[in-house]
Amino acid sequence: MHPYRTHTCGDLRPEQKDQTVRLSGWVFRKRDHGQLIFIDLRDHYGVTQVVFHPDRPFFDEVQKIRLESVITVTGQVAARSLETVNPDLPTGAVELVVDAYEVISLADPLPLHLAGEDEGPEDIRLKYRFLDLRRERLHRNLILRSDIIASLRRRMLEQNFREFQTPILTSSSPEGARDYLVPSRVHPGKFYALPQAPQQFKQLLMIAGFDRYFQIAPCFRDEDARADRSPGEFYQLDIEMSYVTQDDIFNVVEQVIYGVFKEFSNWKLDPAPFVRIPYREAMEKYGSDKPDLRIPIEMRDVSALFKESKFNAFRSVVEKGGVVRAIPVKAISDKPRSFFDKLVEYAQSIGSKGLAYLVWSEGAVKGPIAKFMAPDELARLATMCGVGEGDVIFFVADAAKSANRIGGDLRSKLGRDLDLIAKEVYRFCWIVDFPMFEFDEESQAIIFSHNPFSMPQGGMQALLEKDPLDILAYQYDIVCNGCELSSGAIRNHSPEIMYKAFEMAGYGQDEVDRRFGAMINAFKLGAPPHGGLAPGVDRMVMLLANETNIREVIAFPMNQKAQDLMMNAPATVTEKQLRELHIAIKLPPARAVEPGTTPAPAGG
RNA sequence: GGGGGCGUAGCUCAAUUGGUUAGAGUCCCAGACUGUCGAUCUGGUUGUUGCGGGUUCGAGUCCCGUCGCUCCCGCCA
Repeated sequence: MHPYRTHTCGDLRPEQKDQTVRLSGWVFRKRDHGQLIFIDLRDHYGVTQVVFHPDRPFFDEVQKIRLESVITVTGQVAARSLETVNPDLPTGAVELVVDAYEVISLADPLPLHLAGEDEGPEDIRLKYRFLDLRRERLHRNLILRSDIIASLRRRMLEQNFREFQTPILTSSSPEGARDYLVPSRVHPGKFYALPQAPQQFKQLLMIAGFDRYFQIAPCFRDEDARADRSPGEFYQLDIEMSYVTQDDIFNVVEQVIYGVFKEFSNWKLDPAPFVRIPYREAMEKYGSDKPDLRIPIEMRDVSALFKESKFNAFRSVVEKGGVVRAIPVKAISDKPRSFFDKLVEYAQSIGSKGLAYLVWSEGAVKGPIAKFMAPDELARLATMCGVGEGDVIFFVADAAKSANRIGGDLRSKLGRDLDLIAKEVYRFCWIVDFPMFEFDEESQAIIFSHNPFSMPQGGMQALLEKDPLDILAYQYDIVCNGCELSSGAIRNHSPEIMYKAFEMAGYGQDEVDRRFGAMINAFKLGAPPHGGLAPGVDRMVMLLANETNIREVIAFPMNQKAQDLMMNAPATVTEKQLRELHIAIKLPPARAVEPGTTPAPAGG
């Protein structure tokens, strides 16, 4: 007999009745009746009830065994009597009556509860991640992750993509996020950088003629975390294709994404092709370039109407170049005054100067600004926003950027608070036609608004003839339920257009050569038109696992401050290591006052 | 770097307008119990209320500072 097991804890059924079998696993739950002990034995595959009778020599030992200890038990499979069958367990029709018992590994009292719903504090969960991962939910999430990645690989290979590995130790990229740096022992004072993404390598693979590339690629960025953004490192399904248009890329990606979401979820799903929303329209309607289409609220631009109105507060905003956005919401006119007051307060807390609203109620239009509005203006608003009896319109007036941000935030909040978010559905869209450049208020200069390697729509002619701020790029995002899955672009494969685009963003030719030499050189030696994108694997798994925090789908995540509390990273290293790397540490000034050193006040 | 929330037993949480000895469940320890499946029952241990200071006759509660975790803004080509 195998020393550890003949079956797993998920295997046994009435068919194995009377067989002698062996199981190994963790003591999940224990029910001690004094003259009879039940243990729910758990492994990766399931849970099986094992029964201990008091005539066995190890009975006292079993009474003392602590939860999560690892044991091996051998005995006969018995069918449970009808009243004692547990319908909640797949193995619930049988139990194992133990004749031989061996303790493999004793567990100390646990720092976390594993049975039950309580999760415990985040730092303890992370420090004891291997325990946390024993829980069913996390265990299931990581299995799902593995299955999703296998499916992604299969779907990519089926579409004639090949998987490539690209360097992890590479050079620091001049644009974008902060790099993680790795000092070179052989080259004093020089550093490798971990790749923020394999962007340049995948383009070079296209230039090398491989036509269709993908990689489940690790990416490293030294930026702060969010609930949907793991600090330090994450994975992308990195994709690049040659001789393609934007539509070709959408087509491929829609098949893969739709297929994977269909395979791993029974939620409703937008069919391909996914709706395409120009960036400017998304900002106007949803106040976001990653709109959550599950929320049935669309903003309207009503600047023109208020420009002519008698309502000074809004008219002056529009006259100064600002905008007025209307947020129509159906059937909430009966909400109490406090609802509106709280929303106004919330709007102010996120930086709005105020929050006006109109209420269509009992055949009249009410609300703080109703008295400033002419009847025909109210009628036109109702038509433009599609509102009627019982509906409400909120208004945000501000500079376009702020109005979009505040309006978008309010739209989401209204969706959440009013429970308007469609349930059990994945809503996808492409955001297309991102601007190539934007005006940076801080530096008072034109900068790339996204990836500098994107092809401007209209090519060289557009760069030469159009207002830079009106030039669009073949740059797109794919968004699901308000979560940005991926950015991508048709790349700029022409050195001339590239130099010109960089020039417009304030970079000279020599600077481009210095920073992107490998790419430019490659473009000068025969480059196919190409493009791609890179959906975030962690985010896809997060959506499919229906988790709101990305840590729940990563085996060993770092905390918000990019520390691994289990492995104690980052950590100091030895003097010897530093010497070999030619590194001297220069710490920031220590914090001023130690606790307890403050002079006590005199008297008493 | 900035803003919000949280911090009470190993874990989950309670503690009235500031009021006397900070409680409950769970875990742990001891005992009882032959059909449970979150077993049950009896008893017991467990606290620098994150830390430091202040106000007060009196602080878990109020104030200031600080630390930790988290969410958000900045940031993420």
